[in-house]
Amino acid sequence: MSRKLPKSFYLRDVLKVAPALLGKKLVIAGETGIRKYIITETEAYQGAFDLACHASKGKTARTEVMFREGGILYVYLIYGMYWMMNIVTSVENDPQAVLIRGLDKVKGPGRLTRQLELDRSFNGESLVDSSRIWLEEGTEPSKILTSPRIGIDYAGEPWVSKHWRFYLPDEELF
DNA sequence: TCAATGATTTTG
DNA sequence: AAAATCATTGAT
Repeated sequence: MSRKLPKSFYLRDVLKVAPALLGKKLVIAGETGIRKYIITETEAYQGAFDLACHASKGKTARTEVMFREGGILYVYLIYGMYWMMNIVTSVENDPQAVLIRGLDKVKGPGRLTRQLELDRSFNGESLVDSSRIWLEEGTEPSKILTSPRIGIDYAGEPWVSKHWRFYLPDEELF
C-alpha cells in the first residue's frame, strides 16, 4: 500500500492539515535506499496574523517559500545548527506551514532532519512532484492530543496559548 | 543550566 | 554595519 498524497491534501487550511498529517508516512529516497517514517508530532503556523509564524512580519527572502502554493517544503536553519522541516499549506499568498516535530523513530525537529539528511537543497521542494521525498497515506490515528506550541514564547498572547501542536500518545507509536 | 553556532532580521 | 534573535539539542 503506497498511495501518494494528492496536491489537494495540502491546499486546505493549516489547522486542517496539521492534525491530518499524523499517522501519515514520510518517504525519503536517500543514497542508502528508500526509508519510511510515521509522522507523530506536528505544529501549525498560520500565516499573516500568527506572530509565532515567520511570515507574519511580511515576505522576506527566507519566508518567500511560505507564500507559495501548498505542497512544498520550507526548510531553514535555526540556532546555527538545526534544520527545521516544514510543509507549506493553503493557497498562494496565504503563508501557512506545518512544522514536522516528530517521527515514530525520532523525537525532536532538529534531530529528525539530521536523520533524514535534510538540508537547504530541499527548500521549495514539491512533495507532489519530487522523486526523493513525498508523503503517503498511513494509518488513521485513534487518538490525537493537542498542546500549546513549543519554543515560541516571544510571540506573546494569544498565540502562545493556542493549542496548535498535535501529537500521538506514546502507546500509539509503532 | 547553559554553551554551541550561523543565517536572518532589526536596533526589545 | 553591528547586534540581537531564534520552530534546538546535548553536555556540564
